[in-house]
Amino acid sequence: MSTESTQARAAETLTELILEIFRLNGRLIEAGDQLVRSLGLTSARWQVLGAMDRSAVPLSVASIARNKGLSRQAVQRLVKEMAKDGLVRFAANPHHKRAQLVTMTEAGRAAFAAAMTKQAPWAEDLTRGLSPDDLAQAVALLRALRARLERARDGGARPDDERCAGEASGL
Amino acid sequence: MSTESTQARAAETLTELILEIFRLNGRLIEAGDQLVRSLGLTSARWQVLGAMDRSAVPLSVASIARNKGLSRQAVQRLVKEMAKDGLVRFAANPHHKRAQLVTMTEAGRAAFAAAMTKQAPWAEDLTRGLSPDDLAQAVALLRALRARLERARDGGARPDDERCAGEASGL
DNA sequence: GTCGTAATGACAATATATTGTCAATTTGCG
DNA sequence: CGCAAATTGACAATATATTGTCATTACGAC
Repeated sequence: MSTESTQARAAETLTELILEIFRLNGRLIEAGDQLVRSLGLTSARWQVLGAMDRSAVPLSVASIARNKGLSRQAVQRLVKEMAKDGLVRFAANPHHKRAQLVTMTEAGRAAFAAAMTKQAPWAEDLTRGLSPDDLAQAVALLRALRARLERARDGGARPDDERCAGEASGL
Repeated sequence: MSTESTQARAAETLTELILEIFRLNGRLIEAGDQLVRSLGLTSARWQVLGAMDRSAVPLSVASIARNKGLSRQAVQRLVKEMAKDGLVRFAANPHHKRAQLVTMTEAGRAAFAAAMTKQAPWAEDLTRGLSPDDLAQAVALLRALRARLERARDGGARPDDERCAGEASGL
């Protein structure tokens, strides 16, 4: 064991990290579902509304998917369902006949606002006593890992995150 | 902004962390699926076999679910499917007539071993250049967060992780 | 032993999410 | 302009996962 390389030990720790992410992901979705259930939302719907809320301009389904790292189809399904529930609506896209723009209805904005109101004290509770630096460092590490995974997937065709970042204010 | 409390900033960072976990979770499942597809496995199946591999004794479906933080039903479905594919088999449980024990078949062990062989260089590649301390600290932070979420969910009924840890060598 | 409670797996319903395919549309290059 | 390539949404199939319900089984208090 003491002859093991630093690389190998780091890789083992990565494996632990991966397994922990799987578990935590489940717990977070579960907690989010509970938190916003009474608002007619779910973690997934909330996430989609979050992408729309952050953008200054209406987004297409495909843009939301890219912003959230989900597949186009997953978002499409959620958006159509939320449209049926009156949380979002479609608007014609002057620049793209096929790709309609998704906007929140008044009900959608209200539900999202209520969700964020519920989330704030929940998040403060969860962070209580944790080091802000540790949190920030963890975010940075996870971002770095994801960047590597996406680089590998896309064949090194994306030198940075400009595409997603710029898209929030574009299309 | 400068009047914002440390708590509130930490909570904002936590929100970023949560969103990053959602994304990274998707990328990891995707990468895992690709890695073991040729072995007749998926990320989910791999995860289940991993729980079985780590335990010294055969586990029941419910134990695997607890170990991995999944629902009983998710594991049940995967196990039954893998049984149909000859990767695992059921054995009678002397201590519990209803809860059969799940064991890997020779094919299951071979597939799992092949998966781990593929995973090792992949993980080393992914960790290259990352600080082992950062990785370990991130694991610790995520574990702490999950513990809080589970404490909240279970109503504070579980003072520590003894239940899951002890279960690996029990039932 | 008896009885209430918890654990377990079966079954069903639903939500989430990816993959693959296709046609319509847009875009960019020549 | 013309045409190949990429983007986009629709549709379908499948995988993953939770929730809820139920009958059976195990366990503990008494």
